[in-house]
Amino acid sequence: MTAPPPSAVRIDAMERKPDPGSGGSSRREATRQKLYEAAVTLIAEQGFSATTVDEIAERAGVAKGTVYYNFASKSVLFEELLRHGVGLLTASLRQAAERTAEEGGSRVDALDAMVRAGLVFIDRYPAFTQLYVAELWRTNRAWQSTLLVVRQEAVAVVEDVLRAGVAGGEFSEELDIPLTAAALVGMVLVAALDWQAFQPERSLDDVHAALSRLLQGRVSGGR
Amino acid sequence: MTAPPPSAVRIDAMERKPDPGSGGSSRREATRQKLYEAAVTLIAEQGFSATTVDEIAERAGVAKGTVYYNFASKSVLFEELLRHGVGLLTASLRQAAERTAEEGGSRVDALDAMVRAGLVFIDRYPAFTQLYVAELWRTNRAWQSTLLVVRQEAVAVVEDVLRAGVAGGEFSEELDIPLTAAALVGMVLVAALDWQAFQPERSLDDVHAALSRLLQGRVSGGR
DNA sequence: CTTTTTGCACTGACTGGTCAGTGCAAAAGC
DNA sequence: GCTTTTGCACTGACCAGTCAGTGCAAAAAG
Repeated sequence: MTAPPPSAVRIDAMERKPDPGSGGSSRREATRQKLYEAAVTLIAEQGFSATTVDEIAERAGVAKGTVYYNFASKSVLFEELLRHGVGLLTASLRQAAERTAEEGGSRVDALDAMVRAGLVFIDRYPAFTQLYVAELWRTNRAWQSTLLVVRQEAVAVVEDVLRAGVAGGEFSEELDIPLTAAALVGMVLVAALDWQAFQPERSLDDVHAALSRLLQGRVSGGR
Repeated sequence: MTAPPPSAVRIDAMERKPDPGSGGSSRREATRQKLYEAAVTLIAEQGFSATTVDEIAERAGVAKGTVYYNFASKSVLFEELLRHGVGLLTASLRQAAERTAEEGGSRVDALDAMVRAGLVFIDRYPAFTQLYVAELWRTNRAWQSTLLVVRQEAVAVVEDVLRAGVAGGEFSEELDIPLTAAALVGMVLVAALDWQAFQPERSLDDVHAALSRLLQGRVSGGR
């Protein structure tokens, strides 16, 4: 029940080119980064509406005016946070799938690697994951469309692997690609959030092993 | 994108006895019911903090004062809503497991029946499900403890079936019961919410079939 | 039978507080 | 000497919760 270490919620900078020629100030980028970090934990804990801009500014250690100097509004800050975080996840999933393919692994191996990549991501950015899940199925919110786009990017990576598996004869023709992709994502998401929330002492390998077993249908039957 | 029919979000009345002898006014119960129905959709759409008591009252067709006549506060209303909804889900899951057992089905059959029961529940009360998922992993909120208790009740039903399966030799000894239960719940939850949100035209049977296939490890290999 | 009282459910205007966003002059980087 | 940040006072909308009062039916009184 202790608070997670600050590093647990860091969202890495997007590696903007320093761009010394023009005027892409890195000071500004550092401020935005601090604001992302402050916002992500607060919003994960309390929700968007219950989190005040004053709180975000205070936790980031900047003046309130700075928030508005860097972002047009509270919800723009939030939208950029979403886009940024899901970008990291998507890149990580895609990389896991590609690496497996290069090493000559099967499609199931690729799925397994993506499960692990998902767990690593959630382990590193638990607050972001929390916040994402909480907002994903809300309707009537300003950032709905952003969220939809960004969700589709992530799920598409899983769908691509499933599709390739069906095409290569490794998976059943009957496989329902979008639904199965969603179910797999859900499996990892909920298991990982439960891990974080209710048994944080367990290791990532441990959790990964349990999910692998489920993924590979080794639930029923011994061995 | 049209609004769902009102029945889609109905949380059935708890069948209070009319109790004409003592003073259990049924008028009052009807009002509370209307408030539940109004609150569940609004909070699912917008979140707890972004939903105002005025909105809830207006949608329920009562005055704001009536909300406070019936519930001590906005969050008490919400907590009672949570308790009520998860109660319905738990009962439905348990019933599915028991019915399967009576009919001499295997443990996998029981899990499959519970998957279906979960889908039926989400189909009937999509707004409640949405709201539940969105709030479950938030920390620092007043109703955290209520939510934890209520979550454990539901997951425990799944865990019981897994435990029985391990004891009876049907499932591997290595099975990680709490994690697998969470993963299964997540699989159904996320797949179902995606179904509702992104391909609502599909039938429940269809979705159930896709999840069954995944559950029984019939993903890899033909047939 | 008629009048009065009681208690319950509900009403809606009102209050005190909160919070997103603004404006601006002065300081601090780079 | 630009860009960026600070500090801080201010505004106006919005909102949870309150409270004096209404409507009504059933009981009590006359």
